[in-house]
Amino acid sequence: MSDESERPKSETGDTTNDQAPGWNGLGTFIRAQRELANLSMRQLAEIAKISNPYLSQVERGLYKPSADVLKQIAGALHLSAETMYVQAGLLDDTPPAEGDARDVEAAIRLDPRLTVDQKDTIIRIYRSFLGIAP
Amino acid sequence: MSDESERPKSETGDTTNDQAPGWNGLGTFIRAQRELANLSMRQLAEIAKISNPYLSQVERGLYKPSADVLKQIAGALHLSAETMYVQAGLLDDTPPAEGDARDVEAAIRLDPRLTVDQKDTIIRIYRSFLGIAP
DNA sequence: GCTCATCGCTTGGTAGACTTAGCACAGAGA
DNA sequence: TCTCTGTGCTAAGTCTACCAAGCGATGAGC
Repeated sequence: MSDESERPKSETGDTTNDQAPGWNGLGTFIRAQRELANLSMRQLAEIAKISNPYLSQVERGLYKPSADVLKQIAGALHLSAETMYVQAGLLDDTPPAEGDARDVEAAIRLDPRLTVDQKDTIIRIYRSFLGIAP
Repeated sequence: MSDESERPKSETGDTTNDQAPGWNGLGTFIRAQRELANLSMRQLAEIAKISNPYLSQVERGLYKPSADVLKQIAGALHLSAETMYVQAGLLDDTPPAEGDARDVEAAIRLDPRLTVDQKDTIIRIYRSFLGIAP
């Protein structure tokens, strides 16, 4: 596990330093989603039909996965391919114009498994993080 | 050498050189769009910042371009990246598919105004409400 | 103590995405 | 005629996305 070092090590040569903005967060995003789903690397790799060492490299930002691999990882994490592509910088933004932050609140409101109070609580926390007055 | 370079590929669906499912039409699509825009291979390759021989291979279905290249070609042809991804089989042509509860987490993750820690916090609360162990 | 299982990661290697150089053919002047 | 210039394609090479095998660390059970 180790700490949350931004720079792990591996200053070997150089290879691809920084290719695209927003793709450095892709590995972090995948790892976060994987841990939120309580999946080990091997489990996720098995479901996504990729090798676990490669998943390790991807999560640490050493390699840029192809769209096909991104699609499989997205499916294994129950995310849409669009979500993954946006994270990878392959798609710009989501089509819905009225989207923005409304999407978070709308998604919360639409979740049938939450009670109204729970929805209010989450949205209140969300707005407080954004600095929006309730 | 035998002059085998017939302009229009036999659109008769001849599957002799069928390589991957769903994307023997990608090269044909790109070539059609290029000729529709009155661009030569070198011109399009120049705009899309790829080499012209590679564009030739792509148009004839010999190689599968990466999503990054697809995005650049789409931009050079004044098409949306989604259109190209759909043609390449990387996306389904049904972008909006909301309604799943997991979209809450995706929406939170995609909000650019939240820090990673804030996203983790909200998602943990959300998941705790759903009765899912951290 | 000693296994055994599982975790993430490193190593070495292969295939294909992609490039730079060059070929063959066709049309437009001189 | 013979050069140009432009078209698309071939050949040979480089780079990297991706895989199989194996390593060190950690925790549970004997």
